[in-house]
Amino acid sequence: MNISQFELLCEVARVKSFSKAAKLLHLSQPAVSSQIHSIENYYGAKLFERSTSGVTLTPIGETVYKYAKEILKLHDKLEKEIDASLQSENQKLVIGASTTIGNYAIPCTIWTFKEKYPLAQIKLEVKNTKTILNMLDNDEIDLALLEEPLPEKHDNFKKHPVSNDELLVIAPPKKPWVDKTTITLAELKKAPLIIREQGSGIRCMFEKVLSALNLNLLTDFNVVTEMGSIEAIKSTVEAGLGVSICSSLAIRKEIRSGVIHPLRIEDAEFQVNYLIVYKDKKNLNSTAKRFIRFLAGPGKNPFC
Amino acid sequence: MNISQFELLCEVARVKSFSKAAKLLHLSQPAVSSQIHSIENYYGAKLFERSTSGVTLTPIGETVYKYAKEILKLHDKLEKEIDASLQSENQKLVIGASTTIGNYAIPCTIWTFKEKYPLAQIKLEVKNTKTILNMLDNDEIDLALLEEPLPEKHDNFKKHPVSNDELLVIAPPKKPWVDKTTITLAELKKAPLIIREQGSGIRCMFEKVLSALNLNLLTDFNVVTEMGSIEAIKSTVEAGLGVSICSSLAIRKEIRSGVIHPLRIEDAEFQVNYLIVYKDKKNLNSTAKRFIRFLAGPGKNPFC
DNA sequence: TAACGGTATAATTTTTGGTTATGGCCTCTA
DNA sequence: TAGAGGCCATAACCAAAAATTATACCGTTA
Repeated sequence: MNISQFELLCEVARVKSFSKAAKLLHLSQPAVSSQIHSIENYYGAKLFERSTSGVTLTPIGETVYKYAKEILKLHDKLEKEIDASLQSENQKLVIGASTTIGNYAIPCTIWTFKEKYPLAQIKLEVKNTKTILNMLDNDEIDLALLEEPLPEKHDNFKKHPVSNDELLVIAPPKKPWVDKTTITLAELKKAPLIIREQGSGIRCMFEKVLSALNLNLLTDFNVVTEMGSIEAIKSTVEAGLGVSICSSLAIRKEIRSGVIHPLRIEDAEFQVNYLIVYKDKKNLNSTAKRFIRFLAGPGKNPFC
Repeated sequence: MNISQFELLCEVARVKSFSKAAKLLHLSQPAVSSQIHSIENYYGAKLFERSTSGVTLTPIGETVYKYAKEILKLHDKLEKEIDASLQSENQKLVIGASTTIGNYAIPCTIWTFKEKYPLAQIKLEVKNTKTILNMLDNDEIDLALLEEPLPEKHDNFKKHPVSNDELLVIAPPKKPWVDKTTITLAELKKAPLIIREQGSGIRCMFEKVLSALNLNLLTDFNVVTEMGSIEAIKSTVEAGLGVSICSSLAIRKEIRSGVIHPLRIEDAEFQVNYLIVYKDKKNLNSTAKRFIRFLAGPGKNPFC
């Protein structure tokens, strides 16, 4: 039995479903299924009653759940205590993140992390993907949070998936766009398109998907401007001067307030995978290691 | 982190040595070393100060040790509670053991097990190795405790090493023997030898070692009798009527009281490995699974 | 009865944890 | 102070565990 199995069990017990827990833990459903089986085998007792409408704890399952929560609580306390001991030796962590992640996802994650480890000292660098990779290479940052695919091969870097999101077309809430919720690539080709600069993770990812469809961003599309900032692009789109693409994370507020109209692309998969990237686990300080575990280790998804 | 890592850490902290802990846990020293390393990496902190005269806990190590003990205590309580819930459904365990193990090793092990799981219902069958294997095949017993090598191939059985011991020559505490502590095979060949019956694990193991040296028990040795019981053999040896071989476990009392004189064989390795053998883990009840874990699972050696 | 939501199973790959063999370092002893 | 012995670290290798994808199965529900 290990700590992550206790975490898994608690998550399953909480949401009463293997597949839901799998999603929340960034695992496949069979992984959860087999973990539960192996826990049941370990204790020699059935812990969940399976049915088509989810799963429920058996009486023994309830007992294990109760203790699992207690053990996890204890372990949490242990980690906090270690953290407190280590902070006396000045363990700073410098994280680099791409624009999208750095501006829209990570602030909340760091907040959650600091809630758990109040003494952690974290500095955040937000630059475009390429710059961040250079900084990682030059040891200016400890960890990088970027989107897949990385623009170049970096065999000396370790990568670990952390979360994922969908790329959307964003348009002004006006005439041709406002009454649809999806768009085809053919329509997008004709629209005035604003894109991020070369070196941006989102642009790299977009070009990759296009090239798989034998399309070229600059020749097949009607690119009207390149801009170096998501906020600038959003303002331009809001002003009705064109459409663009960006991660759904980055436009949550604008969608709620209705100033930007999002559209899904019908005929292509625009899934973005977010990665945590680092050079060598051994040379990282404990705050860094804990941060990796916090969001990449099996269990947990603190991208909020 | 998993429960057995906490156990390992506690054992290392207790005995203040990687290699001693390794022996106690039936592991190799590098295994302990690498586990400790991975725990240190997990928490991002050094837990032990290494020196040539053993290891000592660092302050953070002390903290982890304290919590590890608490977590283990909690987990123990959990297992006892599960046990209590399960006993209501009548979980009997029938263990079969070879003569040596059944008479001299297992009683104490069962006692230790019952101390931990007071509600466990265990029945012990003591027969010779061959008979026990038949009983296992016929589902008359759930688990078997035998010595390696098994007399025949049993591909449908799972085996797991549990402990080990040394085969000794036993002689009366008299003239030719009493002033030596070792014996050569050449001397043994000439001595009047009493052996166990065909089908005995000890005899099988002895013959196996001999055949590796191109020797045959019945033609190369002076076998004066075969006997079906260790106690009978011991009495015969005490009476001065010959020498025999048996596991050191079986003659602890006689050695202490001086009625039997043990001799190590100089020119051969007579190591006995004890195994736990079972058919299929899936069909075992929880008491059986827990018993396997109790003595075969990484960590623990309750053969006393 | 077909489609759907949810778990189980199978085949495969990756990761982890174990083993043996070996090396380096400190201490104790002659 | 050289050498032996004890102890931990490292390397190469192997087996077991745990992940993934693909697919089967099985009740509900439309």
